[in-house]
Amino acid sequence: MDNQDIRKAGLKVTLPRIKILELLENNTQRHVSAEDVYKMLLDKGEEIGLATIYRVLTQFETAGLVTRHNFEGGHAVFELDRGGHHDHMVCMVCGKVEEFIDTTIEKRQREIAKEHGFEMVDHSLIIYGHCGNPKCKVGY
Amino acid sequence: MDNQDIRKAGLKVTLPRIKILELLENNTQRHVSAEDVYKMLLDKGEEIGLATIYRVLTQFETAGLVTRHNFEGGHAVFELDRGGHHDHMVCMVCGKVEEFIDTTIEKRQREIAKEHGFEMVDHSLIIYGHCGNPKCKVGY
DNA sequence: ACTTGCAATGAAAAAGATTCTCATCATCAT
DNA sequence: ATGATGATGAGAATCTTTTTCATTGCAAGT
Ligand SMILES: [Mn+2]
Ligand SMILES: [Mn+2]
Ligand SMILES: [Zn+2]
Ligand SMILES: [Zn+2]
Repeated sequence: MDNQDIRKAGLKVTLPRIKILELLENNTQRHVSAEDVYKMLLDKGEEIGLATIYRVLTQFETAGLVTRHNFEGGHAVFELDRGGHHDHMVCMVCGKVEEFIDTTIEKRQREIAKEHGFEMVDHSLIIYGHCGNPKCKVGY
Repeated sequence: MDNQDIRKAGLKVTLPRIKILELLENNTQRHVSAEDVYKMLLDKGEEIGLATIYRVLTQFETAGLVTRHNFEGGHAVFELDRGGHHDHMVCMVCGKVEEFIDTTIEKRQREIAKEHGFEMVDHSLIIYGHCGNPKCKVGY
């Protein structure tokens, strides 16, 4: 994942794009909002306008470099497209996100779409619950 | 689904609440946004403030009368809780929504959550694609 | 039916997320 | 190096949803 990926997407290789891509690549939190990216870059001394963050993230999404998720909470989160597709599990208390992939579910989805005359293009499976952290369990 | 359901939720039986519940019950389109509800009621001559629509829908959700979905598009959609849980398939062209339920997927989700130490509270599975309508197929 | 407390409503303002506008600036093919 | 074109930043605008607050209406008790 480097500047060539930006170029291959038909986009000019600019400092904002390089910095945003680097952050998505190196940040410990894989799933970040546009606001998150903005603030994290600010913390690193990179003053990139929020409008640019939104623009670039959308361009990266179109280029297939980044995936956008509509978790609960009223704002989108983005993640760098590494390996391949996967689904998510979100802790309703601490916000922790775990990733998983299940071939049984993936297969059934394709079958179900077909049964309904749909051509599946994409899908979103999110499990909401309480993660393993004791503080996130009910009654804590 | 009647006024008693509103009362049982600990809410006063008011005209806005009755009208919103009636609309959710009788409307052909099961999945509607707050704005949709607002406009549809206006068309019927019921002038209920948009803020009230949002408030009441959220209250109905809390009471378990209504479910909120975060489909793509930047706004939430609501549906009356009839039978039980089900998942959704959304046409990316015409917006048509089909409902389905699959026990294999439901079971695997519970297993996967457990494998990751999560207590599953809820989940959201949405298949995006092109519906059976020829006009919604690629290359039309 | 009459009172009355407290919840509910409408209108407008506010808030939060995202997009758009436009003047200025940077990239890159030539 | 130059110039065409795309990219950026700042702020305005838009869209969705929530909040505020003065007014109204339900419903419990008389
Ligand atoms: Mn992920
Ligand atoms: Mn449904
Ligand atoms: Zn947690
Ligand atoms: Zn369609």
